[in-house]
Amino acid sequence: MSPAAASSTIRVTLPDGSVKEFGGPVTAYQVAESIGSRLARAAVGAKIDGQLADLSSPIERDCSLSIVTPERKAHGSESRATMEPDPDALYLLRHSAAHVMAEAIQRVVPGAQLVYGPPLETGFYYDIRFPDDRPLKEGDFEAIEAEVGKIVKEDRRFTRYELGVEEGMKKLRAEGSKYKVDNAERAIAASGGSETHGSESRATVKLSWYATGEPGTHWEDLCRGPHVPSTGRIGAVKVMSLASSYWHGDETSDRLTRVYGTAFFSKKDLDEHLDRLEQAKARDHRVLGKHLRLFHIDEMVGQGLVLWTPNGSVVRKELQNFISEELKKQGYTEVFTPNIGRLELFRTSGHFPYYADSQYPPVIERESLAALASEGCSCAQLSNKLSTGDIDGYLLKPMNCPFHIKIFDSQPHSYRDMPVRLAEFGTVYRWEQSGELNGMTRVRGFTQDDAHLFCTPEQVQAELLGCLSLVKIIFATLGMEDYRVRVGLRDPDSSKYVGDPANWDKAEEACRQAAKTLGVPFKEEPGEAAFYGPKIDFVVKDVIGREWQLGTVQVDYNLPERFDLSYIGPDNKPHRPVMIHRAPFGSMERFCGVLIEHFAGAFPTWLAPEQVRVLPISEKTNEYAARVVAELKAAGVRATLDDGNERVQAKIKHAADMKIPYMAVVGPRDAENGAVSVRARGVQHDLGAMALGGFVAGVRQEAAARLAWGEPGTVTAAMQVG
RNA sequence: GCCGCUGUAGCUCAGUGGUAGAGCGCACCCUUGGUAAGGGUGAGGUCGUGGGUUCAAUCCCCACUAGCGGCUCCA
Repeated sequence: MSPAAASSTIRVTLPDGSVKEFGGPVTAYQVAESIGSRLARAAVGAKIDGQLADLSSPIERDCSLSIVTPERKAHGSESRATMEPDPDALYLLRHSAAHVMAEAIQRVVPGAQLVYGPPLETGFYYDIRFPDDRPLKEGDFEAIEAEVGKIVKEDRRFTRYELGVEEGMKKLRAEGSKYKVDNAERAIAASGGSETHGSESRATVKLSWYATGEPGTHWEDLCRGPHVPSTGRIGAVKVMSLASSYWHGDETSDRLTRVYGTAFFSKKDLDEHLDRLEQAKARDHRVLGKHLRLFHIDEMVGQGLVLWTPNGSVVRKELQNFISEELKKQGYTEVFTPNIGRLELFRTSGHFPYYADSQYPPVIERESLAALASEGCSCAQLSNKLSTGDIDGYLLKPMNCPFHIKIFDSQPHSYRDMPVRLAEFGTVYRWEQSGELNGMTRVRGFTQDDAHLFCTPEQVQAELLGCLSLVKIIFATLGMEDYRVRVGLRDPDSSKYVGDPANWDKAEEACRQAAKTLGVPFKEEPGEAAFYGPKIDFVVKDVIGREWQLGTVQVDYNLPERFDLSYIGPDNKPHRPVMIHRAPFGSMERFCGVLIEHFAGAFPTWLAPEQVRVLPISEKTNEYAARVVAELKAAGVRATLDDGNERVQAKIKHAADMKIPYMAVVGPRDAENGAVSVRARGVQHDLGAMALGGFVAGVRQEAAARLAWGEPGTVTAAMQVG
């Protein structure tokens, strides 16, 4: 169709495939009205040719259009009319709420300069530069929310207007906010024009503003949009928290205050959201770790250094046993190496001094230290001497690989011995920034379920697959399905990577191929590689949505080079092996932390620190209860006795609080029959009596088979069916 | 490291310019009770650390320290 012909009739295709014709330009709102007045009232925006837009957007040519309303039909339930929040609607809402919050903040703190305020998955934020003598405090939230309430109540229209580049930039410069000038420049650059290279496109590029009300009268902000029609559509806004951020994420640039908020169409939705956050907190591994006595971090021991208490140690040990069994099947051999090593080792590997900032400072020999002190050596000189090798010292190991390399290199290898697979639960230490530490998920000392595979170039692909299958076995056994796979490649613009680009290409291709055969979707991410090679990472989310890298598999052509490793090939000549680094759990600390949240502390029987608690009804059956416990223990079941001076009801409550899989209630009736009355975690009633021998065998088998909680074959499942 | 918030009994948390309180837990006593908290009594705190203001500081101010939420970083 020619543009000329299009000028009269406009055809709008709706989501159901029907077509509406209009005699001339219309707005999205008018289209909605033509469909139905209820729809028009509910509408908060439109999607025009897949692009989210204002309801007031003019439609001047044929297009497809859908009206965005707060709720939409839930996926996969064609027949029933269940509704769920529409993500596009929430996007519009939160983007709009960010504007309203910013206006409110500027009322509360005059002189606050706005920088950038995008919507997020669960809310929005606005980066703001506050006057140095008037930082924003949490105590200001109430006043801000009150102002937000007023603006919402006034129900002012979001009014868009556009200016050409010249005029727009003039306006922004006159207003004197370098942040908004910068935003505009970026917007212009992104849309093809640029201030410095004036071009044809630049003349057509427009900058847009949104006034909350009348331009010139009411508050306004440079913004691409789109927004909901008016502030009255914003149901409930809450200012959530404050954080510091950097302009453009650059730590040498201006420090800004990031104000987080969230918004929903109704107060009820907001309350539900806050409720969900509250529930998430209850399964936070730091909360559960304390409550279930799984681990302890002590100020006197040091930041980020985890003390594994007896309960947590059981979980860890079971996981280690599990993986050790898998390693045996896959032909690994286990090794042990020390926690420190000479600087020379890490100079060769490249970890020192390039990563000196993220390591604990070196340990220096007594004599060297005394000599340097008597010379009056400064810190800077000392640091210099350590890097150059003028003096030697030891480093708490940041990685296990150099040690495994020296084990490999301690004897000659033939291609016939390859691959050599060395595994170790190796503890490493890294100086993470204090603000980064987080429970067990980000720590300064942690144990990797590490292994290094030394193989021939031909073996790389097969070994990579072996590693990936190991990760899959682990995730499947633990029922962890909610993870994503990331192939970390090098960032072409960065200089932090070491080694030959040709080898990098080979390694990246090998990872890509291996990831493809994994059978799960993956994403390639440049810049996420290790400094020595590309990697395949398994990333999971914690209860509050933060992502953590767990399992990792990395290809490395670099370290074999640095350590001049070789094996003798079929041609009787030395060849360079390739290394694969892999840690399917990542680290025991992080993995257990994530696992605690995954299970909300309710571990499957094989992992549970306490598997069975025996609860005598009264003192009269204490003796029988003790025999039950002894029998369970003899069978290798982790069982305890609660012979406290309480009623069973209280004992049940306490056992449930500790999320113990099974309770064995025993009274005179059970004692007489040699039975136990079984109660399973999460089941609100007694499952009935069971012969003691059968119960012991059942729990033992359930644990030995590493069954998931309640799956066929467990005691719970058997008793509920029978 | 940066910004904000927080630090009071083993745990969760109230509270106050005149050296502290609850619930749970713990100890002891009564109770011997068949499936999600029986009753009583009691012990337990240099109010994160160090300075300052004050007649007087757990409370106000400053610094430090640790935790939390983010930012940056993450071999």
